[in-house]
Amino acid sequence: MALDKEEMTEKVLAIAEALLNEGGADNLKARSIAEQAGISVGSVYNLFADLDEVHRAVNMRLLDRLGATGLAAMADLERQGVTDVRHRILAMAAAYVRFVEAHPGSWPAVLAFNRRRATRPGPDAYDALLDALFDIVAGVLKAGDFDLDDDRRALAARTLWSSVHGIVTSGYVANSNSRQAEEIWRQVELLVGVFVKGLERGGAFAHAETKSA
Amino acid sequence: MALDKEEMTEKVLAIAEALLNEGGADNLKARSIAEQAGISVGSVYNLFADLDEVHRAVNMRLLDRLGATGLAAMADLERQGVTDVRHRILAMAAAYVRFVEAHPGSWPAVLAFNRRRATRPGPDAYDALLDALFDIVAGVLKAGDFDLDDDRRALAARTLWSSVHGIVTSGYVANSNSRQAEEIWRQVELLVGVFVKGLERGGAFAHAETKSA
DNA sequence: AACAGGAAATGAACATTGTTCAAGCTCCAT
DNA sequence: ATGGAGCTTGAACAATGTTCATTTCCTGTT
Repeated sequence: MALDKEEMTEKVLAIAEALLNEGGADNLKARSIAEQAGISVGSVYNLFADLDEVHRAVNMRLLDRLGATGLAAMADLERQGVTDVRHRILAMAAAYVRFVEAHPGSWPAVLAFNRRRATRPGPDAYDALLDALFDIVAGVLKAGDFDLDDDRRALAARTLWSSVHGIVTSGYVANSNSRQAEEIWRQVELLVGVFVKGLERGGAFAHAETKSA
Repeated sequence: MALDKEEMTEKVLAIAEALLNEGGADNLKARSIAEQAGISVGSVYNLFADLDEVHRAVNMRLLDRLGATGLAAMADLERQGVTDVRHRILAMAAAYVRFVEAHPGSWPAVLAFNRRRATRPGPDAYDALLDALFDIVAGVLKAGDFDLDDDRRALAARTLWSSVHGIVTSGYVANSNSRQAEEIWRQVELLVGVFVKGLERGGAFAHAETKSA
């Protein structure tokens, strides 16, 4: 009746995610995991090389879920026949905001971890998951009647999503009271509105072309 | 000849900043500080309640310097007679980008620390310093011929700056090779261009007014 | 059924860290 | 000179990540 190795890995990840969500990265302790999973400290190190690997695995799952959530939100709008670019981007942003709200402890940990990774070389699965998010946004932009080639659309998607990301993460440094949530949403609406208008006019790239350093 | 208490505090902060910049938050160790400062571990705890306070103090200094850098950049343009809003915002963004580049280790630590603080209650000096940055941006926007009341201008300033922040921090997860730097700058240029155009048209707030949740 | 071999689990042990605090020390006003 | 307030010290403690020799458990073989 003992759990499979794979099942135990799942159990450990679920526990780790809960620990991260409750107390952030500092709360992910080998002994806490072992105790809650009913195994010994050493066994945790049999499943994962170190706690970093546990943290990474939890983050991967979160990013995966976030991507799925975004795709689901897009599919919903598709089914409803909503094609307006502004609406669709706002829906993506809303999905993102909801996701961050739903993971108040672990989402900061995802970001901090991602940043800490900076010294390491080369891209990895982490980047692939983030790129997937950018691709969804780029797909939405493609549906608009903007005059953009693939490169510019990709750039616009990354710019837009990094901006949304900045708004959400800057906003959620404080407690998630409704004032904060309302402020974040107002900023997102302004950003998206301005962005869509700017792209529609077609002149957004005019300066960038002539002034790049 | 022994150092003043204040001088020693300065020395400790300088050492702490160097440690943070070299190895991030994990590299800020009481024993490292003590050793490099030529004092005992206990003495560090006489100057600061704990390492968090050291970290906070370092961050304050960094935010202070960032604000001063931004103001200096604005003063430069003023002296040159540059009034174009787009140029001035780009200059602010450039100052921000340069600052982050100059503190590759400690800037992430500032952000992570700021985020970790999330559970605590109420605002503090930290928020005041961040607000000061927003105010500079709002000041620049005020010079534009946008049709904005104070509230909307403040909202626009926060939105714009959070977006720049998101672009810069998303971009600098990787090593600071020139590809990364170039990408960041293209995104910033696109964002600022789109933003200014969007505000100029005056319609950016039309949707936000009617659709707020 | 008995046994051998290997895989997995164990938890004691080690190294590193933040933090505390009793004991000593310094130095200045009296 | 001396009293004492404050400073400094570094040993000691607790919490933690990580390792590894030992034990336990299972599985296939005879």
